[in-house]
Amino acid sequence: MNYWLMKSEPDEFSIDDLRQRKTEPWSGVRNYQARNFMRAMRAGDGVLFYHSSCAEPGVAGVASVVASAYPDPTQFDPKSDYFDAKSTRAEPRWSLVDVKFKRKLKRVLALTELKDRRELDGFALVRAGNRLSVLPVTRAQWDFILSLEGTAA
DNA sequence: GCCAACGTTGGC
DNA sequence: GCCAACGTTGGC
Repeated sequence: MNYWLMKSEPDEFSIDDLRQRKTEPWSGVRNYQARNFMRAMRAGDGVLFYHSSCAEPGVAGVASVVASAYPDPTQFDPKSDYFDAKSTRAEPRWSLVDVKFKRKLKRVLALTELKDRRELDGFALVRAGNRLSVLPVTRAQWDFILSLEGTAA
């Protein structure tokens, strides 16, 4: 079992939206590195749900991967913002996984708080200039981050 | 709204 | 295959 972090702008799709929808296809990722991480995901993998580009960026919930990656249908839809004219059904360029709601954290674990923790030195999320929307998390990082939930901010 | 950090594109 | 220009991400 592996662990990941996935970013979403809460104005677009928040942890509360995921709770309502229960599962959601993670469409629209158009970055090769992020795509490759999704292709490496397997059913049951853990996901930290991260709120980005908002008042309080940080980890807001826990989700899990439903099944292995499959082609992102929005790449074939000319009406979609994510349409990719260079992608073919025979050789789809973009993949996605379905993500399932597990729980909302009791409080948002803020990026500023995560940056202060030496335990997370080297974690891609807290490195300067990180723009990846999907990134791997080690078991140790996963355990440490979730252990912060029960502490004061 | 600014800007740093990158990824992508396209001319050569 | 290089690299400048351009676009996007995302924190602040």
